[in-house]
Amino acid sequence: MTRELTPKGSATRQRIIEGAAAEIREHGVAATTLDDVRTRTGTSKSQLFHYFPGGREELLLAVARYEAGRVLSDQQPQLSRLTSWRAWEEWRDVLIQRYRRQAWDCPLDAVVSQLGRSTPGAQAVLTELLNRWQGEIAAGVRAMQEQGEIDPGLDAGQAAAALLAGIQGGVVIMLSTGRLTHLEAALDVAIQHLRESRDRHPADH
Amino acid sequence: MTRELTPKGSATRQRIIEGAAAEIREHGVAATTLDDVRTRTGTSKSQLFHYFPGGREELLLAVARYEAGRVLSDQQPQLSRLTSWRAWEEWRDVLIQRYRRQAWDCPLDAVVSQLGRSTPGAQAVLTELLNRWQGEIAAGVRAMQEQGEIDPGLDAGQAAAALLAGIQGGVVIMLSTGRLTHLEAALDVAIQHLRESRDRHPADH
DNA sequence: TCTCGACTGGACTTGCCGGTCCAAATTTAT
DNA sequence: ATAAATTTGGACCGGCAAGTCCAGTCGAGA
Repeated sequence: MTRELTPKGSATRQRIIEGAAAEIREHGVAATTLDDVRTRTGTSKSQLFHYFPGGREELLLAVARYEAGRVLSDQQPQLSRLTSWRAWEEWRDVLIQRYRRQAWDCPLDAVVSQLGRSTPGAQAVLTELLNRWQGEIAAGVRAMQEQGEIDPGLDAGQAAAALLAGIQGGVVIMLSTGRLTHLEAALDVAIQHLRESRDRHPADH
Repeated sequence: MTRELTPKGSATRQRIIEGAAAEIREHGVAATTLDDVRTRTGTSKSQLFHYFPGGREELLLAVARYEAGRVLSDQQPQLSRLTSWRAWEEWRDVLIQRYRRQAWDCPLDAVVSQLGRSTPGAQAVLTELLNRWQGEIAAGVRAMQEQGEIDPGLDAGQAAAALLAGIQGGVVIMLSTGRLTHLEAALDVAIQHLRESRDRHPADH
């Protein structure tokens, strides 16, 4: 089961994954055939099945993993350092800029709407991604609470869940309508809500 | 071009649309073949192409329209009467209950993630749906502003956009992870934000 | 009752796509 | 050097699904 790959082999394998990911981002999972991937990556049928014995399904799972990784790394280093309002704003801007420049090239959508539905394996990858992401946001909320910048009575997990849902929905809406307004609104309203929580409950405990 | 349908004919046509919609909700667009629809609705190939000369694509568009209608009607009458906090809470509960009971049977996901991407026509249907939906929410916000229950300085359009994004993302996350928490969090946080806006800016103008 | 057009049934065609197979080339290890 | 293993090329197969076609049925109006 433990296939041994030479450097050349694993390079080819990686090339296939990245080519497939790009193809899927551009045309969607359903419209992406193995021949498309083959042509794009300059490989042959046998190579695809050599590196992914499980065929199309195994390749899609690998792509899901790859794209899930990109979703988070695209937001770094801002995402893991949400320890000041300035950092929050920068993170917000990173997200917005990312989609303003290249709305089409969206690993998040690829993994959520396209791949996440297909197999239990991909679903697990997606769940793991969401958990990690939400955890990072919640950590940022707690960091601000410790600094007294956010109402300590606020539920960090719930706030993070709501924010994540807003981002998710904003991206989905953007991909359907081409408008960034919902993503911006979701981020701005959520962050504003966090900032103002202190004013509502100034010194609760 | 103007086909004339007898009552029997239009009944068959409607049966096909509803059967296709159900099939798509259960198995997804990609996995739904015309033969599946045929079997489920007890029709023949020629009937499908008789009522939908454009073939699969035209059928999918009709399904998108049908499902888009359901998304809004499922939230009525609460959605169009958001004129008290009690009404807002009831609307929230309608949404949550809807998905708690039948998460799988989700016209919203069908139209957004499954159909909305396929053709420009379906995309237009989806955009129209989102506009209408957001408009209803915004109207509710303004109604509350007029009653002095929400800070009049708050941007109703932005608040509605953020809320819509949250719902959208909450549903998408639910369909991937099976957990309702994000949808609940998005709704609760957003409504709480609206309720507390008055406390932050008690008598601004 | 007759006729015309709407409606229905299902066989058939066509093309595509995932997957298999085998043989050749290339690399690695001894 | 040479054997073993990895990597590569591409022809081929089988099935499936969209779409076509034509023959037959049904129903309403003259």
